[in-house]
Amino acid sequence: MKRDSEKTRQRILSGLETLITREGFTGVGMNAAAREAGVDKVLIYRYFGSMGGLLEAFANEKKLCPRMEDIFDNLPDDTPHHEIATRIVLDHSRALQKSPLAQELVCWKLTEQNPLTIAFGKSMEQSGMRALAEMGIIPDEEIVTLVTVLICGLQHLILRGRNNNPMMNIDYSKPETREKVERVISSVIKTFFESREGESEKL
Amino acid sequence: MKRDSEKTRQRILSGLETLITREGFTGVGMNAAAREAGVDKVLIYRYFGSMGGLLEAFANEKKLCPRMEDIFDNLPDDTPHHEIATRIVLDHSRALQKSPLAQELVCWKLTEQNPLTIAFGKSMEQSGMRALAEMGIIPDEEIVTLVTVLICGLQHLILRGRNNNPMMNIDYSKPETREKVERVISSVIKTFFESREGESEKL
DNA sequence: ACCTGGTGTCACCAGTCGGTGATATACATC
DNA sequence: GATGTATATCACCGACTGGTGACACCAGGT
Repeated sequence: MKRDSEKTRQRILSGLETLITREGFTGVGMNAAAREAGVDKVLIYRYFGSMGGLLEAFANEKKLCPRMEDIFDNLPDDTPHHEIATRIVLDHSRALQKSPLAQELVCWKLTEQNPLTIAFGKSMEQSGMRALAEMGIIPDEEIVTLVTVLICGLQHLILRGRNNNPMMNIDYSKPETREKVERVISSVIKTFFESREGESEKL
Repeated sequence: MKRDSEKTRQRILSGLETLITREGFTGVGMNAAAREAGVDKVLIYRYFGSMGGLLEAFANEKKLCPRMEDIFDNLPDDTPHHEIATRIVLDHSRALQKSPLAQELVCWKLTEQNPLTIAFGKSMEQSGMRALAEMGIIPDEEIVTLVTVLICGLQHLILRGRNNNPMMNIDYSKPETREKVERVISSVIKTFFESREGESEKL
């Protein structure tokens, strides 16, 4: 093996990535990580100290959160709020849909707390908060709540779709199903916004 | 140990239950199951053949799905449809909230396919379908979709709440947060139903 | 040429895993 | 009491796990 510590570090980290995506988080371990990277496991201890250290480094140096394409760039200023909210929900779910790594991390986070899942959670949280802030009209708690529940719902459907676990016959791995769901999401957000505007007019 | 095969069978099964709820599904294994039940693991092989057989028996003989209290019993016949739909969503989530075992099984199902998770999935699916059927007005796909997404969203929030993983500052383990979310759910379902009624009148 | 420190390789440890064969013990039947 | 059978216990296997110490190698500096 060539003597290049930085390169082996990277080999280990990207080996971990393929390991997580291929075997799932239950398959992650010292020996497996070393095998996957084609490296003696003692090097992992040398460079990262422990499994926790490895996960932490992975969290710091890898892009965990699938980049949401910048949602608001090509939006005219007069875009209705409900349309922005819809975008947030749908873009979030599409980004997750595209990233098997992120999917596995969401799943991991639901079952275990470790440096990686914690960091991943924070990064997701930030991304979400930033999106909400950009929405302009944050202070309405109810709308934030609705958007959050919808995002969670889609996340859950995506995770179920991975192993063909339909829910109420909704198999989110099928594109036509996704389209249908997205239409409903868009519609429900629109009506909810309208109903709230109606109320505020009454006051 | 007393010689009572049926009793040891039950000891093994209920030991598995406490094992799952205490350690999570990642802690489930032959040795652990035997330890937990205070039984030699060879007995597990004798009675259940394999881990798969044990999980299958567990699925058949234990109540996996938290019984939704019969939602529709004390409902007057003229209860608005949107109220019924709301009940379905909220009762489903409250039932899950009460059952740590079911929560773990949902989580397990997202990461692995085995006799137990498969059976659990089917049982959840049936329960959901039955609820929808009772709702009377099934054929509206959009409403079914909305209800499903909302249920998924609440499921996800519940799972996050287990390990204090708030989402957009929504910590579903706090009762007051749950109340707020439930109010929004109820409200959004109501407005969605109303908007659809309005449309059908137009036709 | 010699040392030094960073790097990679190997061998090994104790502990746990899933899984199995042989054997002891209790109980019902004769 | 003797026999047979179902039940439970024990000992063990190979494979794998996380973790560590000893050593070989190869650079650069003196």
